[in-house]
Amino acid sequence: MEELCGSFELEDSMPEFLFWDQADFSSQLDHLLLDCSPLAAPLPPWPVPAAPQGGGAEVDSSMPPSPGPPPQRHAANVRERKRMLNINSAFDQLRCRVPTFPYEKRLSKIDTLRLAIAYIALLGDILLSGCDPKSYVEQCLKNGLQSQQQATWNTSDLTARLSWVKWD
DNA sequence: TAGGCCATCTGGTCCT
DNA sequence: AGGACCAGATGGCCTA
Repeated sequence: MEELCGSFELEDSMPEFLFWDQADFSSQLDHLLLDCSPLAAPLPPWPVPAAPQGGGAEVDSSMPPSPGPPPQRHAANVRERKRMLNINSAFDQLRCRVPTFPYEKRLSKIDTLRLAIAYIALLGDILLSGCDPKSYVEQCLKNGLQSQQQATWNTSDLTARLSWVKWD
């Protein structure tokens, strides 16, 4: 049986995402975002000049199809994409820190947040108890709720995953 | 096919 | 003024 992604090695629990090189990540994003337009370009929300009809000026077929958004708006869009990529990167880091089933598909953002909240509550409980994490969790799963803190982390989402943990 | 999830664009608001 | 942050709208993809 494989170990869960987030194990209970408390002494090795310093989250490396605290140290990940944000400057390097940012420069990679710059390269990516400045070169790439959106993967799927939606219809432009800005007004596209209507083709002249009737006896107006001739249509120049060599003209580019759309001027795109104004430069200010385009820059803001790029910043927003970069910001969201940054957030998603943090979500990926968090996904690797919460326990998941071995066969589990990628957690959604909301599931990641909820699971992380429950997991943090559990780790806090373990620290407060001073017990061995393995025996503590096994006891809790066996005996059910015993404290208010356990009520915080003892959600079906987390306890189901904890029951899959291989401790050895 | 409906619903969930996600990326993207956008305009508004707040902060520096 | 410009950037960061946020929420709403929209459309695409995937799954039950």
